[in-house]
Parts: sequence; structure tokens; C-alpha cells
Amino acid sequence: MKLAEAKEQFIQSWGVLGSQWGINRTMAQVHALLLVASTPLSTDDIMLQLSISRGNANMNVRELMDWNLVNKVIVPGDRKEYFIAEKDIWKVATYIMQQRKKRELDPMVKVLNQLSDVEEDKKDPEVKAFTQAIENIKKFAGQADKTMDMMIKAEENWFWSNFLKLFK
Amino acid sequence: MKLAEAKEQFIQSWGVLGSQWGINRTMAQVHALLLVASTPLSTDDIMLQLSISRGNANMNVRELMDWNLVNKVIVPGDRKEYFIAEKDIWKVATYIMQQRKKRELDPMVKVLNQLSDVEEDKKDPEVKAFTQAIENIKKFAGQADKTMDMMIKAEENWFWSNFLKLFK
DNA sequence: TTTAATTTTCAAAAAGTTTTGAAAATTCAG
DNA sequence: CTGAATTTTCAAAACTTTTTGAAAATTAAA
Repeated sequence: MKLAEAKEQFIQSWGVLGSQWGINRTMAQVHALLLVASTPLSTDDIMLQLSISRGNANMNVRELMDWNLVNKVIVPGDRKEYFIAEKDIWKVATYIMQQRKKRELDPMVKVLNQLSDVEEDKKDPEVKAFTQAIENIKKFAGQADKTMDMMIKAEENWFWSNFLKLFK
Repeated sequence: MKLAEAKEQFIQSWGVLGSQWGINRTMAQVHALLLVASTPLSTDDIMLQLSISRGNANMNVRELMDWNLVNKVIVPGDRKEYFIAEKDIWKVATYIMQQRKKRELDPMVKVLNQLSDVEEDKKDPEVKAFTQAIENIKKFAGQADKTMDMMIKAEENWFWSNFLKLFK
């Protein structure tokens, strides 16, 4: 396989994977493009390589920066902005987890907490069953929360960083 | 808060969370409805409670069964089919992981493996950088794979089941 | 200051996804 | 078998999300 072909293939697959996990396909493709780029790319480069409009390119690069996955690079003597992706894939994963936890999981946990107090006959098996179901989900969410925090902090944590190396 | 109101709220939020993670909102709502139902529900119950069409209800229940999250229940002397959700939330999580790994992550890993051999000057820094990037992603995917398998098998595994209890 | 390059915005169009509902297929009691 | 109850299918409609592209805003060199 040729390099250009391999890059193309990677970008497509990364896009598909992203869209299956609720990430805009183009955003995932821009991310993939920057991940395998050997130099920083401008908006024009991105437009050209992915055949997308300026607005689309701009929007998705901006969102990738919100996610901390992409950074702006200034090239002296050049008006254009260039972009570069975080290449340490472990960092990429923790940034994504961090953001999704904050944006999506935390609001769900907040709702779950509000649902705990059903102000009705607490002897009613209907009520009991519901409260129990919610409690279980909350307990699980709490665990997942801790696991994520643990992984996010793993790099700064001797025990975990060494422990996880066992699985590499 | 009243029970009915709390259920409603839970169903809505579960639907939103699902759609953020690439799961059809209605499918997530049907799942939520069955999760907090105190008895098995028929297609008509689901249609009525979520205000959706028969086709939609049928389709999403069927897909939830494909995911192993919902099972059919036969009520003797009743022609209708009834449905019940897996209520052990740890099992729910592992089923989902299992399926998504198989359907979405494994195909990505397969593509990554094909991308490893770029038949071009392996001294070219361009080629080297790409190969390195792909290798890193593969290494990470391998880790993630192992972690998932580990969690999926955790229940059958003394060490992990006890270890994970530390975080409850 | 200009002014030209560049980035951002956003309404409208295109594309993609989900839902409906009625017809077809299936099931099963009598 | 027959026929009523139930489930499944799927083309068309509704809805949602993404993309475009040109105009407005911003930036910085001259």
C-alpha cells in the first residue's frame, strides 16, 4: 500500500468510528488527517485534502481545539493559522474521556440524583423497584466515574502508570 | 416528585445520553422504559407509553434483543409477546461493551493492521512518522481491548471482582 | 489609516437518519 | 384448514444534522 492511500484509508475509518460513537464524521476525519500529518496544516490544506468547505473546516478545527485534541501553531512570517494534533494517543483518549464525562455523564448523574426522592408511599413495591433501579445505576455511574478519574490521573500516579504497563 | 414523573424524566435523560453516544434515541428510551418497568411490557404498552408507532416500537425492541439487553417473555394464554430488560446494570454495561467492541472497534483494528505495511522507502521520514503513529494507535487499541475483555470477564475472575470492589 | 488576507458566522440547501402506517407475512386457537 | 390476532417489513414522510458559500468581521502589513 502507498503512503497516500494508507492515510486516506485511516482517515475514512477514523471517521466511521467517530460517527458510530456520536462524533461528527468530518470532525473525526479532520482529527485523523492532523494525527497522521507530518507538518502543521492550514485551513486551506484541510479543505483541499478532505474536499470540504471553508466553513466546515473552520468549524470542526475549532471544535477539536475545544476538545483539547488540536492546537494552533503560529508560523513566523505567515498570516495563516496552522494546526497540529496531540499525537500521544493515551493523552488523546484521556482528553476525550474527560470532556465526555463532564459534558454528558455528569448531567446524567445530576438527573439521577434528583430522581432518588420519589415522594410517594415508600412501601409500594412499584416505588421500591424504581428507587432500587435508580440506586443501582447511580452506584455504577459512581464506579465508572472513579475509574475514569483514575485513568485520567494514571500518568501522574506511580502505581497506576506502572500497573497499566503490565498490559502493554 | 411523583413516580410517573420520575420515570418520564429518567426515560428522557437516558434517551439524550444514548443519542450522544451514537445510540438511536428511541432505542435508548425503550430500554429505559423497560429498565424501570415493574412488569414485562408488550409492544402496545411501549407504543402507548412513548407515543411511537408500531413499526418503530417493534424495530427498536428487536434491536435491543440483538444487543442482549432485552428478552422476550411468554405469558401463558396470551398471544402477545412481552419484553423485559436485563436489570443488572453491570451486565448491561458489559453487554454493550462486548457488542460495540465486536461491531465497531474490531473492524478498526483490522484496518489498522492492514495499514502497517506501507511499501515505500522505509527511510523516508514521512513514512516513518505515519508508521509510528499507526503503531501507537494499535498499541493503545490492544490495551483498550485487554481492559474491556478484563472487565467483561471480571465477574468470573476472583482477582478483578475483588479488586474492583475497592472502588465501590 | 487604508487595504488585502484571513477567519468567522449563519441562513439556506443538502444529506442523513428516524418514524410512520398500512400492507404483507406469520402465528396459532378453534 | 380458516381466520383473527399479532408481528414484520419497507417506501414515503418527517425530522435532524451537517455542509455550503458568500457576506461580515477581524487582523496585521504597508
